[in-house]
Amino acid sequence: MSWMGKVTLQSVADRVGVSRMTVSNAFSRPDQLSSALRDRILSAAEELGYSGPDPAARALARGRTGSVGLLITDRLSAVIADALAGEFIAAVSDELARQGMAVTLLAPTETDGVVEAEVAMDGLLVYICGSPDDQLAWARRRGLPIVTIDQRPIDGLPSIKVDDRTGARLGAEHLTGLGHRRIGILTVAQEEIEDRDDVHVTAAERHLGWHDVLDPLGIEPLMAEGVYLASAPTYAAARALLERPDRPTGVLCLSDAFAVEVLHAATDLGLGVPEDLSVVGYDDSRVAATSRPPLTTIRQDVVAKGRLAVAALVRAINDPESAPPERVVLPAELVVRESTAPPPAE
Amino acid sequence: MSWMGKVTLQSVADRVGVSRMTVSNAFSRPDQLSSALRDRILSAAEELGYSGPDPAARALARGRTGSVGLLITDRLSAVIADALAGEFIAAVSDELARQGMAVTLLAPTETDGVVEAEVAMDGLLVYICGSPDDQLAWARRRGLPIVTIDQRPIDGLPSIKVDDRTGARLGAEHLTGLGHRRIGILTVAQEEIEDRDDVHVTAAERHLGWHDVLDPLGIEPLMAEGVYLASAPTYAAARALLERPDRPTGVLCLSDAFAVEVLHAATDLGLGVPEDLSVVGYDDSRVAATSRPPLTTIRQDVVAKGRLAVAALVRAINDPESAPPERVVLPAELVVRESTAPPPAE
DNA sequence: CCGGTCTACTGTATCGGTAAAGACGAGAGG
DNA sequence: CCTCTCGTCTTTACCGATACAGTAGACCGG
Repeated sequence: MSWMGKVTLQSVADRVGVSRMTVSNAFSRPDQLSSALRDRILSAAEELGYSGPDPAARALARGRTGSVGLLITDRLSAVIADALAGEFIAAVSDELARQGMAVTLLAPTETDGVVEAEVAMDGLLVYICGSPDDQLAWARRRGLPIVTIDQRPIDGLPSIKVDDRTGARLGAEHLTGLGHRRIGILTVAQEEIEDRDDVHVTAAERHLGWHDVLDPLGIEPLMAEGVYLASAPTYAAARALLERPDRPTGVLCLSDAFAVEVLHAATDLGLGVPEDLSVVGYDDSRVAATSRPPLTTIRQDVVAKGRLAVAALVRAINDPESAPPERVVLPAELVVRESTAPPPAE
Repeated sequence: MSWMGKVTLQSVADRVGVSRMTVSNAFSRPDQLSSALRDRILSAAEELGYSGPDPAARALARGRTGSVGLLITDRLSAVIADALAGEFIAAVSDELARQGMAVTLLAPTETDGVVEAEVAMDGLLVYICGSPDDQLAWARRRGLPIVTIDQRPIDGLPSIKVDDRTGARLGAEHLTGLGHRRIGILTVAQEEIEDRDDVHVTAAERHLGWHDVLDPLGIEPLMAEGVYLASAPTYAAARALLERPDRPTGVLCLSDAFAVEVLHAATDLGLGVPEDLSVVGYDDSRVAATSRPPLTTIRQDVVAKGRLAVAALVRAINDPESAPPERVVLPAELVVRESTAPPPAE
């Protein structure tokens, strides 16, 4: 490998005695030249240590970088720790890889809340984002195609989300269907829901779903407030809930992680699940299947969510003038495991 | 916002009546022009809807893209599901953000095992990678700075890793120090370790660490084989281990996830932890603190790992001819929680 | 009044490719 | 034999910036 200066398309062209464009074609459009010449070019390239067209230059010339941004304005470490978010990111990455693209993580620094990407990209996936309007200003000005996921839909932009309201309804119906009437709900603080319209759109919708079922039955749920991604305070809330004199016989939780805290609290209080207490999680994340007992929960198809988001974005990238932006709402599904049963006889 | 054609540096320059270069400076090197002119330029830009220099063009001109690749050749979803990997990715992203850069995830498609990034980047972090030599060929030819993390060090490349051998030793010493003599080990299949020199460098080193302690004491550990990221078979292995007539009084596990399966198996067999059985995890991942009982485990500083990896890479990017590549080995630390105690009296 | 040093801009030459249309010889069809 | 079409390259014209080396006027001491 000769290591004298940068090896460019031109140097290969000179070596073989053809035009630069022909070398470009040899790499990018094999059908544009005879295979004999192509082979000569390729082996000359090999010999010179040329490693294919420079992606940066290609990006400028083609107007395509081959990567899309994934915007997450919450603390990334916290978000990734959430099993579901991790799976989503993975799904997005997989699907993009299939299209020869890659995903670039866009997270704010601690100091500065707004992400202003200095990085080239073809489009933007908005996944978990506090105040989209501020955050997205730069992207819109730049004319970047945008797709939002699990966000309150934004006018003119495609949006992919899950039917959380119906999902919550399924959980509540399951519990009431088993005969439960004293029902607890472990969720996040109400004010947090109102403050931010990002992740907690989700929380808000689940709320609505639970009430859709409980209200008509005249059931007033016993509320408890956990903290997103914080184990200790959530455990405390769960325990307090179970120590009430009017202890619920069933608990609906905002997430599987919350549900696990309820399981722990129950164990610590000597309550059997599901004999004494039924617990319903949400998300069907990894812990749901491996907890003791395995959790009844609500599942969503994260992989499909990722796939659809990428598909929508790619469409928007390839054909900016295309059809009106989609609004996809994915279904949620009840997964019954062993954490729920009819309430104990009084 | 006038939406007629692309707004480029030139158009702003024409509008204000200065050279293109001056506009460029207005954005990238404010000290190169009078602030009066700069303000005029900025407001003209605003007016025209110019959103700052095009990152792709800038990347070509500057020779810097502002993003680095993170290579992970395992199934990304599986890797991210591993809490520790997720935290590492987050740490890397955070640290890069602090430097105005971003991370691009590089994962192989299912079909084709080799990642050949068509995406521009300034350097490469190699995190979890089966056969680095094949995988890295393109990157090396392209002259990309590379840093490996938790990999067998590669000649000439900086490497960041954790002292897994010592970590494992700490766990083993803890157990033997408490008086345990019948010790089980729950790890992955030995052949898997030998097959691949990526993640399982880790497993291999932990192995060595355990034996460093057990061998001199003449303790022959009872081996059980779990499966990475698979709950059911790991549970089965754990259970089989605990059902042996010569049931161990303490178990050393390859990971916290493995340890949790041991806890479950113990519970299901009516064994109390730590009275009847001590369990040591590894990694101090989220589950370690929230499991019942909380796990004694080995902690590593993932955030530091990410930070150091980024620092090393950035150094290599900025100064390719710099000092000899570093070999950083981070310490591991024993975290004692409630899953370990002296063995029960015989 | 002149050289010297600043400050504030401008000019020119890339950066390393790609798209689209042009040129040119060869075989096909009339 | 002449034109037409094809398959193969080549030409020309960008893509949208930045680096670096000027250059012109301002200020300054002698």
